[in-house]
Amino acid sequence: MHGVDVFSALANPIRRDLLVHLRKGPRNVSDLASNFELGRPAISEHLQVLRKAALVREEPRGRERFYHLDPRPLEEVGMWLESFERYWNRRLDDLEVLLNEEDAK
Amino acid sequence: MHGVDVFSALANPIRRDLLVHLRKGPRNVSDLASNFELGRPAISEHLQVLRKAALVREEPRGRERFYHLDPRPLEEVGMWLESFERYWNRRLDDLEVLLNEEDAK
DNA sequence: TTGACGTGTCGGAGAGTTCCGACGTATTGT
DNA sequence: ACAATACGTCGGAACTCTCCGACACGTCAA
Repeated sequence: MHGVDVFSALANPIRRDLLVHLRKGPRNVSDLASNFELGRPAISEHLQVLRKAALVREEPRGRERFYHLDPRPLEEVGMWLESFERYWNRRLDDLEVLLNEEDAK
Repeated sequence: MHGVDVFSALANPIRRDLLVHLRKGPRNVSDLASNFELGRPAISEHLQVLRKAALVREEPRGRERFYHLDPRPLEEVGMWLESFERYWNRRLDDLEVLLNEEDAK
């Protein structure tokens, strides 16, 4: 029920890989699990985390469950990241200032 | 010595806030800690994680240590995120397809 | 109906995270 | 020299994460 922080959801490399695999289209659990050296319960639990973070949506189809990618929550990460973009170039000036200070000693 | 995954470093909200505070310029540890309801050792340990992820750089100045923001590793996150950007709009089509499939039953 | 399949979830083991108080060390001011 | 300051780090407590085997449940095929 209670949601999961998107950043926390992305902290695990397997969960990131799961999202990458889901870019190719909806997949069921066994299909996804076959890409990892990991038991199926583990994958199922990772999918639960992604679901709580609203990064995937599940579509039951018969006895299988197809998971769909929902990239919307990634926008939050993107926006947070954008607030740092202006510091991309500024960093070099910053380093320069520091080096000059050290040279001045 | 051994590095830390950038995604893992960003998983903690306090570490993200630390980076936000450092956007205003270099800060020493006590100054940073005063912004949080958290002991100084905890902040120091969070800064260590950020340092292992190369997101901050430390500049010792007398008995203080000024931490500088280094946004370079964020580029990795940005690139990973960009590979999902084309799915921002596609998601709607995806939903449409799904709804059509369900209507067809 | 019976059995195989696809999946979720629980109990628990092991590892990692987060935080604190306490201590050690280097630097500064008196 | 002495005390205060700024900081790192250690030991440990509490909690969370990650994974697995085992089990339960619904679905499909024969």
